Amino acid sequence: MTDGSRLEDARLDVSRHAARLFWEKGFDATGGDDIAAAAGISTRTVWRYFRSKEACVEPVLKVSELRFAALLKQWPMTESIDTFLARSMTAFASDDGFIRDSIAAVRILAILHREPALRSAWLMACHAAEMELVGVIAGRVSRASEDFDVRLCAASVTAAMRLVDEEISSAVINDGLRVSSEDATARIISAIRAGATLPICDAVA
Amino acid sequence: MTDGSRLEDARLDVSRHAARLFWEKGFDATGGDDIAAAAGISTRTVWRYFRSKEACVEPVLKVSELRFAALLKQWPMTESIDTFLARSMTAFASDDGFIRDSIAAVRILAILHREPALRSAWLMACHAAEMELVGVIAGRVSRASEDFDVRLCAASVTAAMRLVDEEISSAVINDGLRVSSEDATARIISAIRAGATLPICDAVA
DNA sequence: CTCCGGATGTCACTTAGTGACAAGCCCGCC
DNA sequence: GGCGGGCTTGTCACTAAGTGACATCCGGAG
Repeated sequence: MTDGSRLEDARLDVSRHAARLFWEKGFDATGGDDIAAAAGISTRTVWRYFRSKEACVEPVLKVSELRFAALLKQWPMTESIDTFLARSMTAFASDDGFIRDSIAAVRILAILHREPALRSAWLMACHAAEMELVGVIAGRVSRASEDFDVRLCAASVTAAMRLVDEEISSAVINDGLRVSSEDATARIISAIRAGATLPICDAVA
Repeated sequence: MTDGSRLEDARLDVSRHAARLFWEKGFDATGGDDIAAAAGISTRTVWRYFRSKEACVEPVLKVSELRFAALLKQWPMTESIDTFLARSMTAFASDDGFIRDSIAAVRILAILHREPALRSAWLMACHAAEMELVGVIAGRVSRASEDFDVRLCAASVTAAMRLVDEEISSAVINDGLRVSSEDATARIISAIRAGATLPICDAVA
């Protein structure tokens, strides 16, 4: 259940504080010193962990996508995406830490339109997720990870997830709508189906 | 034939110098002062034009993608992408300014793996292109620009073009391969066909 | 010609980000 | 337990990115 190395965990912890501060005070009004103080480390260590201020949010943005990618790695060849996610999403999405990180991520996505720097962090996180998905998809269609069509499918599916994430985040935060977990799952499934450019969504021989 | 406003043109000009310097000396070794000196403007104006050093290359990266999107806007409903690009790409790709900007862009893409900051600029440029494509695709399938499937198709097609661009750039610069204009066009067409999640590639009723 | 608004330069300033070194800490080894 | 070596962190002085304030310049409308 534990995610990455010790260093990654430390980074993620700092990232959570940064995300909260960016949400509460705005990106420009938050300094490296503020992040360091909130995380209980020295400013120097903040800059050791992250190459720039916007990169401070990458781990929180990545982690949800990456955890989802990790879930997809468990997706059996013999099962369609619908049945797989229907049975595994509930347990997955009710993990406590997962929910807290998701909320943090959703809040960042909702202010993307005001903060171009955060958008570039978000796109970098999506790019990392895309790289992970390549492996999943390669396995599912029994092709090499270098295969262009495999990479294209990973990119399209990632783009689909990105759009759903942005849309739901903006709806929930900016428009005050409420989105149930089932609804969100359904939209993700539908988007993945629409975005997949290779036959990965149904059971594979 | 002229592209944007006076301000955008000025930005693009500075951006060309920045791209050249990043290529020649590397991103870290190039300062805002260097860019300003090369472009013949004050450093202050560099920071008025761009919100960060990496954003200095966005215009050169954007312009090729955006010009291609503009070309696609001329794509008649009654024509398939193959015949349209077959007849219009040659003239399009032989424009002198276009070639110079393309070379600059290709060089940036080829060093993406070493320079994470430039990757984020590239992803931002792709995002801008994606926004443009939404309109093109909406027109082609007679649907609203807000339609989720339209936006998804734009995202997938953009992702396809991004992958082709990165692949060709790396092949040409890092591996020293030579890619003919016809070959490049063929790969773009094939990628767009593979990436399109709506029926936009063939003649539309 | 003259007035006006917007774009640019100058310069002092703040904040992001790095280099160098010292101190702390974990961990295997004796 | 004590000892040594690598890896991580803090401190502090520094460089470079990026901003605010104001003077100036330039091009267009009257």
